[in-house]
Amino acid sequence: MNKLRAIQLFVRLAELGSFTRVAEQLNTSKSVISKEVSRLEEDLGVRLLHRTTRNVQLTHAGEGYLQRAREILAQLEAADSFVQDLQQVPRGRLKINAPMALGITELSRMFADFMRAYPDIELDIHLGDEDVDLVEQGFDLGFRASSQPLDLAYVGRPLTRFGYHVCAAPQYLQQHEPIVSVDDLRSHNCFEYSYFKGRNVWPLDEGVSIGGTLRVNSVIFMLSAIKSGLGLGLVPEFLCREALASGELAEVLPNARKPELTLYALYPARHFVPARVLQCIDFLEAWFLRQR
Amino acid sequence: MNKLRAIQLFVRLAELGSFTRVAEQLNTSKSVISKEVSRLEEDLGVRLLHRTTRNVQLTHAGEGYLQRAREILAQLEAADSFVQDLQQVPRGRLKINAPMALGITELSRMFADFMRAYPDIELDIHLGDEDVDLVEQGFDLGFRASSQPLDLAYVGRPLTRFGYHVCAAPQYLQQHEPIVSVDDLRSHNCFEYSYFKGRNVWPLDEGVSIGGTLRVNSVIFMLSAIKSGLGLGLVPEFLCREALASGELAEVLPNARKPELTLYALYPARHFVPARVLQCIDFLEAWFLRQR
DNA sequence: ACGTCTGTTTCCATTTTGAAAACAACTGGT
DNA sequence: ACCAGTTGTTTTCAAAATGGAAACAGACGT
Repeated sequence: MNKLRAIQLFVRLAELGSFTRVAEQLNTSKSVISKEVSRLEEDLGVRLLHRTTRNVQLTHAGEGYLQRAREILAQLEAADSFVQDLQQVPRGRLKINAPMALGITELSRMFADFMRAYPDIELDIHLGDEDVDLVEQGFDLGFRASSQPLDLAYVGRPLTRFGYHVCAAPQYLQQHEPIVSVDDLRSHNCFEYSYFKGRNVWPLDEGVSIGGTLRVNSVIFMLSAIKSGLGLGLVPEFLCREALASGELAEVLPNARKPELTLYALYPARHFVPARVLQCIDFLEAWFLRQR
Repeated sequence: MNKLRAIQLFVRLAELGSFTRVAEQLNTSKSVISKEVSRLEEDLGVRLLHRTTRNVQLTHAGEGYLQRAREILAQLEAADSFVQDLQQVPRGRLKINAPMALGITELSRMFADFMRAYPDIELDIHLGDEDVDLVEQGFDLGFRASSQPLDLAYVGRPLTRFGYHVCAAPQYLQQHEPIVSVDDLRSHNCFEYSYFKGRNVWPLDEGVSIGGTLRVNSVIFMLSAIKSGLGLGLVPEFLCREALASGELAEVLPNARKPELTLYALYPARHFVPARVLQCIDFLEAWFLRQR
């Protein structure tokens, strides 16, 4: 017995109230309907319909089964559509949260590629470094850099790892005392990032308390200040990579031990994750892998 | 393809991660598993699993389908159990609301039979004539006598019909003026039932305003007062049948037009009605039919 | 490079299926 | 009261699908 088809036939039979009409509607013989429904009843060990020669009516068991069968069939159809839609070009809106600095640099290039690959997806990107609750604010996706695994209510996919560099403008280094050990930083103008969890302690080797004339909640702003030769900063690799390569900035204490962070893509651990979110994450993983 | 079995195999496969192990567990050959899952994928038009020679892993589509498939299978199982449990001896508790007078007479005999037939069902019977909200108070079943169809949020099954009689004790009739027309009632001591919707107008022929020295919210109480020869009452048939037959009471105005009420069994129109409620209603219908 | 373990495919006997026809049961009209 | 017309069930048998064994192909570990 094909139970699923038997159930479908039973539902149709309950709707049309006639074996003959079901057979006609499905272009098959009534013997098929009769046999299959009988087999279903046999399988259940329960009579679902009272048959007379004139009409077919549901038993109480049949009524209960009908309701449930309808729901099951609807869900099956939904499940089928789900996987089939996944094959389609995804469409719809993706609301995304990302740290400012990252969003301006790496992610802007990444999302440019993404938009080219999925022209039917609308992006709604919110850059900011404050802690936000993804679910509460209705975000489909968020980016977080962290050393430890992660929060709990979210699924996190590691995308890439990056380090930090202590950077300064060559001009600043010329005009100030040389920096050869971590402790030398104490007497320099070290900029502080407001949201940095260590506050005024930079995690170099065993850690060093720093101080300076700038405290700002934007690493981008800090970077311009550094480029202007005003002081030193602990800057994420992806932000200073270019400036270091071009000589616009110089690295200080390249051999000091510095933290490494992992960039995660986070999405709410909902019951059913929308197809376009899964597609997007696949794209993210592939993209960062390609960047290596 | 037997889609249902294919889905079951797919779920098992996702759990065990190996075609071979699924085949072993089900005492079948791996070719069956392979073929059936392939057919499912073909039917969906989607690849559910990545196969390598070393292991089997879900695609994203597969992950989504797996979640949904699990739910569907669980629901199917629940549906099957539902109809099968319906065949079993019902058990559990039934909370029932009924009018006081009816509960004391007809229903007490009915439920005695019911309890004998279904010894595993616990009855929690609340008799009272106040309007109660079945759902709010957690009743599985209620009884209402009414002339019109019914409320809306409930499913109602008509059980039986019954009429009313104007009754008095022979002693009362001897000691008072004879009653030959409906209007004669105006000068008699007519008892009033508090919950009666017509209040002090008895629905005899075109209706007649009555008055008397007793107004009570229990027809049983009223009946004893009538039996004591204190006055007249409009009494439901099922309450006075015995007393009329034995001569303890006499009927007045037997030919006046009186209302006929239908007794309904009501149950909340919930999504899924518990099996024992349906069983009970079946019993009710059969019982009242037998009483005819 | 080989052996071994994976999943897939092929082959064919077996089982299951399905349409048509015969059948049985009941209804409704006359 | 009967008969004709429908209804669902059963039978029949050819066609289709299924399932197990074995051959096959690919990937990993040694």
